Amino acid sequence: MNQGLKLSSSQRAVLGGASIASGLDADERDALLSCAVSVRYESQDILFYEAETAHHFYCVLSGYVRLYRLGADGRAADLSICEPGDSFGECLILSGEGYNYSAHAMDHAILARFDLAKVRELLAERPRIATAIMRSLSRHLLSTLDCLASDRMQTAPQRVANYLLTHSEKDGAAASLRLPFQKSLLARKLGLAPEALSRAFSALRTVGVTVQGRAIAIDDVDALRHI
Amino acid sequence: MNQGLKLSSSQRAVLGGASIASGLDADERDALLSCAVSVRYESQDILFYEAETAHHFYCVLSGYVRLYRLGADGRAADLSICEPGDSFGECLILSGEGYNYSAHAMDHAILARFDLAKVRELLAERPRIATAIMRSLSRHLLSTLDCLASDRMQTAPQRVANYLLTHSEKDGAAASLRLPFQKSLLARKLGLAPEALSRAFSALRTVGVTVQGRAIAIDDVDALRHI
DNA sequence: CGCTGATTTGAAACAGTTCAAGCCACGTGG
DNA sequence: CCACGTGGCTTGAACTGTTTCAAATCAGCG
Repeated sequence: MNQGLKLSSSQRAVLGGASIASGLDADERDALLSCAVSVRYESQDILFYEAETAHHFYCVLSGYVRLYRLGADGRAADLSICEPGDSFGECLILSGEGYNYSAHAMDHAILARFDLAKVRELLAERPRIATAIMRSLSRHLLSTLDCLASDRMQTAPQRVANYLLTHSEKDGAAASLRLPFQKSLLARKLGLAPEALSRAFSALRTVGVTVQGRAIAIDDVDALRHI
Repeated sequence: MNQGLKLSSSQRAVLGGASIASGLDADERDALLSCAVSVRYESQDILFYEAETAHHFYCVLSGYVRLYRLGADGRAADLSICEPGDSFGECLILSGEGYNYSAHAMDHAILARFDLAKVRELLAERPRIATAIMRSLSRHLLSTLDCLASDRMQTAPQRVANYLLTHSEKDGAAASLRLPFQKSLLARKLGLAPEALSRAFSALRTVGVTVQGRAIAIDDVDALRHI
């Protein structure tokens, strides 16, 4: 990881569009961004470990970050794969003891790193910023609930179908997409072993899903929806 | 369900201690509670269905409320069992379209029902109330993450052991507790079929867990921890 | 051309679900 | 006071979906 650098103007632009700053006016947004610096990690760097005392929360600018927990037996469960625009660790702004999960850069990743203490102070001065954070927390809560519901209700092919449907560009009855990361990472995101993802893809071949490397083509979106 | 009634002073006291009002001064708390009335449901009443337009969020005063989603095939997945003091639906204060799950009273249940629109207005006047809601959202997010992690990492006996350890009164090396609800409800909370819970209990008999109806005794807390 | 790491495939093992009985405790009515 | 139901819980057996481990294949790249 490098030292924290001042945010560039293009980075500020990305952050302005991220959910963490949504609903704020320019002034408030600037105040919030003044609590952040940009940091760069290399692939496989650990940002922090679970239970480590938390001083920052983050928003992904580029690359991907994996949030996970380690079980007693050393096995890991992924809680989320964060893409550009996603933030994590905001839930520590108030309660703030240690991190609730470990974080692991999956690529060369550039993040905005917010100083928790500064944001906490800012909240007292400019309480409207709390609404932006609420919005971001709400979004996280909903996506985590979605994840929980799909873990409890859907089979592997259904989860994959759902991912494809929500991430593909529609083109008439057909659709296509390009995975932004390795399949093994998608597998973890969906709560599957990589082998199970692979088998799910081959099960979906029968409803017209073609996979070639990271490129995926869907012949018939409606057929996929009825899985 | 009855009409909304004014909150009694004992109900106000319960709400004051709930996480939804934590960190507020008396004035702010009163303002927040002025958006709420108390409502009473009978066992098996539906509070609302998923996707229904949302006008309220809730905090449980007594009884239990099940939050769940229905899958395409009619099967249901429980997202949370709310106990007295728990709130749900706050994530709609900002984004607020429809509910993200259905809610179902499991007992005669009394809830505080908050008017979303009023709370939204209140937020503009008294933005510090947003921090209380943030706190509550953070707590929800964490407990949902815990749930997701345990679904992905732990076997049924481990989940049950974990529940017992976090909900029992310790008494030397031993401990005990009384389940606050039916076993079938605990099963759903843990993401298991009732049969699986039953089998998990019988597996835990070998490490000194004795179950008689709702009364559970743990001979050796440490042994249970190492499951 | 021959690595290296990612992905796929196969076979076996598991964990949990489902369905179908059986059991238990409790409350009702004879 | 005792059958008789009822609802909740437990148990068994078969089955499903997923993991695990091992081996084969493939893709990109020096």
